Amino acid sequence: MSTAIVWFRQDLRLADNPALHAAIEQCEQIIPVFIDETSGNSGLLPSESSASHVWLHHALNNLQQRLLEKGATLIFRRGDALECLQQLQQETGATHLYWNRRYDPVGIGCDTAIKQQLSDACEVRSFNASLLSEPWAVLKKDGTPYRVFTAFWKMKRQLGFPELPLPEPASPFKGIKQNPESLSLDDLGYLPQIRWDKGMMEYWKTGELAAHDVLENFLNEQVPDYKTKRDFPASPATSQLSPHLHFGTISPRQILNRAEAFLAENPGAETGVQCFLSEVGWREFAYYLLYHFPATTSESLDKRFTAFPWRDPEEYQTDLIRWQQGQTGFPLIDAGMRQLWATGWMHNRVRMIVASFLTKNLLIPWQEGESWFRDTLVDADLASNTMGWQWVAGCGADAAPYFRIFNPVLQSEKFDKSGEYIRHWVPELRNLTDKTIHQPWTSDAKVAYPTAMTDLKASRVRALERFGVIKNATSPA
DNA sequence: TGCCTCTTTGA
DNA sequence: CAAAGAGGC
Repeated sequence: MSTAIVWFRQDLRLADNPALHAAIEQCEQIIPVFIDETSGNSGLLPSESSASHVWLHHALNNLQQRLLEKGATLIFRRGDALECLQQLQQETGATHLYWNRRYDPVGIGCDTAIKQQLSDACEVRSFNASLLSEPWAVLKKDGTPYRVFTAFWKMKRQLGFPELPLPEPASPFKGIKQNPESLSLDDLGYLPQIRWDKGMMEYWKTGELAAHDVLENFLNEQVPDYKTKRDFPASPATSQLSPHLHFGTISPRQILNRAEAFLAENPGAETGVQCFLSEVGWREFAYYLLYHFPATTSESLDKRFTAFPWRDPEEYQTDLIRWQQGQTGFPLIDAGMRQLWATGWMHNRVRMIVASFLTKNLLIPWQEGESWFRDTLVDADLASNTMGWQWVAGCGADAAPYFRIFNPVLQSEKFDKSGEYIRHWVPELRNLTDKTIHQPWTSDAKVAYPTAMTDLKASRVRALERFGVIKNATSPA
């Protein structure tokens, strides 16, 4: 009797799940398992109070139900993954252990050790479920990894994405035997004790079927005008797929496949579809960079930045808190930070603007911003978050030049001209005029709203001066 | 996927 | 003197 343990991690779906698919094809019994590793190592997942754990809870709940409909019970365990899997294998006499790969340094180390330790007891195999192609498959002619997105994406597309998405497995699974011991989903404790999560989750639909609804709706309603409308934070023009991609309730292969089919039927959507797919490409690039430069989760890729004169923590602490709480006195920044707090998500252009403000106008290290985003985003993703923050700070791959400093007032006037986004998230400003709402200090109206926490002109000059310190330093490693 | 300053242009 | 372009950070 062959029995496969299928270890679910960030691939919480039934369709296009290569590990599950292979297990069903090759084995008579399937034991799906999810392990809460947060108490064991690792820094793999955000802290326990974070927004993305709430999302994870709901995604797991959905997966558990979907598996049950197929006749399989999802087993929950907690602790060190190696110990949990060793024990589960011994309890069940499993002959196979299958999972889909992860690409963060801690995860790779963990998985490598498990493969070594358990290979004597059973057949251990891993698969690619979360990238269009593997990070090690795309290299420059000299064998080193790309550091520039356009060259990377061009080569990656040129090499091709041979695999089509796999279908959902036929129901029911073969020969499920008596279930091993399991914690309940609630035991994992991903929901907070104080239930702040309910308001946030009103903004989201979780689960595999919902992810495909979100994609279909985006393709039909938004993608034709994606390139122009995606920059305006009041417009619902973005895909909203980021948390689904993070937890794998949809795969990039499924997205690519569906987007290409949509394009074939809607040739007019060419520009929008290509622009959207290049955003999927940026996600691939983020995972690629994380794989090839694992130290960048905590250190700047551009080594000149190790000497960058950020402000000291004791000096910037109160400024950091004002930024986190959306009390900077700059309406667009505060709107973004409050949207993040309320919904677990922030529009991408606003992410760039608040990040530029933190790292440049406030001279607070990008790691502080990355850490806050990791705690508060439902789509918190080590790869994308690391790349994004380093890109803005000017210390990463293909980074924005350091002198590219966003002016939150000008960006607000340009991308939220009517003030719709600001009025929604900073309601105390809603009665200001379309002109003064971007800079409340020019209005005569009395509103309870913070004074701008920094002089934009002076802090911009200060940032440019500090850049001079590292500009001529030794070239990047 | 930046912003500022200075200069030129044309009314 | 508004608008547009060039160049620098």
